[in-house]
Amino acid sequence: MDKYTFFDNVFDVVRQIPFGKATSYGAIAKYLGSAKSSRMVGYAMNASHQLIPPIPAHRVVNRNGLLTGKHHFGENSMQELLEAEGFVIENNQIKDFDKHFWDPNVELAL
DNA sequence: GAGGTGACGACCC
DNA sequence: TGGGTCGCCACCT
Repeated sequence: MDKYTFFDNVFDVVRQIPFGKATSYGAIAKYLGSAKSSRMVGYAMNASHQLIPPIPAHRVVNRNGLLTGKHHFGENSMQELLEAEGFVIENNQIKDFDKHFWDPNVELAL
């Protein structure tokens, strides 16, 4: 059996993010039981590009709703993907992020 | 095998 | 209030 690491759990959570919603690295990390492992969540996203199926990493942004990882997607891809889902991006940041915020700690009712 | 790095976040001063 | 540092754990060299 493949041993599921923190890394793998991140992918699992991200795949459950519903359309039109977004969450933060820290929220996922906290859901997984390691709030301080937010760095790992972001790093996991780095590997998401080679995963099948491609996980909606664009729905994962930092605590401020800032598109910190847009450079890893491509300058425009991340923002356009989010806008296509109804998000309003302003200055590389999700406007009213808290309204679109999807908290795995609540939605997945750990 | 060991050390450095990294899409962040929280704490400390 | 703002800047600096630590922590976390998997991946790369």
